[in-house]
Amino acid sequence: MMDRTKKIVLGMSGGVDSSVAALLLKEQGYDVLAVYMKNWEEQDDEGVCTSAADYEDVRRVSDTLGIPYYTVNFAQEYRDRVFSYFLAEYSAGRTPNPDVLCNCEIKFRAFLDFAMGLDAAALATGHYARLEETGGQRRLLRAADLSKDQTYFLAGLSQAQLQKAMFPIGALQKREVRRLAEHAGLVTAKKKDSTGICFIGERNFKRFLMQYLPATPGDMVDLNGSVIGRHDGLMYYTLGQRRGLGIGGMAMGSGESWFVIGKDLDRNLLIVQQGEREELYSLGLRAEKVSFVAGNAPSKSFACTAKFRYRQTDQPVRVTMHGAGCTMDFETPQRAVTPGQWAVLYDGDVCLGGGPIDETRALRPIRIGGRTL
RNA sequence: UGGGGUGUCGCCAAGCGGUAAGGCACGGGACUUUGACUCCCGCAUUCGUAGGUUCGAAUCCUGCCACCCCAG
Repeated sequence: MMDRTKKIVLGMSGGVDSSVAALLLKEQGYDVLAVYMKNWEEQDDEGVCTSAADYEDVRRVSDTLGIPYYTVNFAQEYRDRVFSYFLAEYSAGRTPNPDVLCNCEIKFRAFLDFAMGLDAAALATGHYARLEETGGQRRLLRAADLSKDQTYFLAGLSQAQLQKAMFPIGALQKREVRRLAEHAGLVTAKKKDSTGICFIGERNFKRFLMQYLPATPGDMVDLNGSVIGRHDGLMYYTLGQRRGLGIGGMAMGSGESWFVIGKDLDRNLLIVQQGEREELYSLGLRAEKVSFVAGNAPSKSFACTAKFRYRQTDQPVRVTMHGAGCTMDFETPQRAVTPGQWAVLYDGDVCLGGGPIDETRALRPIRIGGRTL
């Protein structure tokens, strides 16, 4: 058992979840130190600095609970370890998931180091996930509230990182979290959940990217190579995307919506298709780097379930290891599996780990102008 | 300047004398610690234009304009 008089550093965002995490830790008798991370220096689209308001909420909740609070700034680390990767991936035509990396590199690395430097026994966060101890090993389990489960974003964490982690609200339902916050008189009780890239927040995504990546407009073409329209730059679109293409009805069309089914970086072409057809689906994928929470793969080849994006229902897959990477074969074809996104593996409620998708095996390969994409 | 055809929301498209379907696009919202997907709501007092017939027209008649096709 952990000594409850010991110090716990809690990452507080100014939202309900971390507020209630603070409440629970405090009630359990821990010596809680609330720390607000400011990892992004700019204002949002409306020119509002939301971090000031969030920090104010951290202050009020901390005061209500009678715990000390501080702020740390990892903006430099965030830019170097997360945002630069984020931009590089988009430039390469992929669609990265910065929040998975943020957990690995910022919250549970830079911030964890900071907490350990303060002699904390553990670093707690308001994530919806559970930890289980089995023979000195820690397992990462889905949250009790499956609709809020955030293990997808935590799948890249190592055993060493999880050994120092605590997720106080992981066993609660979201509604219970709100109820506890309300009963404790926490100002964040009814605060709307925040979304968007963590630390950057909700943005007009295309406009945001345009500030960092130069636009290189080009043609949008269909499977026949016919020009259907113009795109503003390949990095502003992702596989399976519908909105923002601006393609309306056409005399010869089926009346269905158009979707992005591929990118040809060499020729700067965005491949689009009307309706959800086989070209949008894949049978498997390859990931060059996969990490496992346990430290290594359960075996050379194993069956489990996987998610290829947050909040997707688990899909049965067969994983075959190849060195540090693996291939996954899907039981049923999957829609818009996208390079850059993470494939996260589960064995029942246990999150095994995962890695960024590098390549997919198409159900029906796309050929444009004699070239296979 | 002979003949024929067509002009309805940004695009496609119903309507054929009784008071403007639908789809796509777009906008807004919901959902959501990535990007997407999805879902919900909104979106032509007006039918190329000017007159006429009629209780009443986008629908009938006439002129004009535009575009397309066939002949020249």
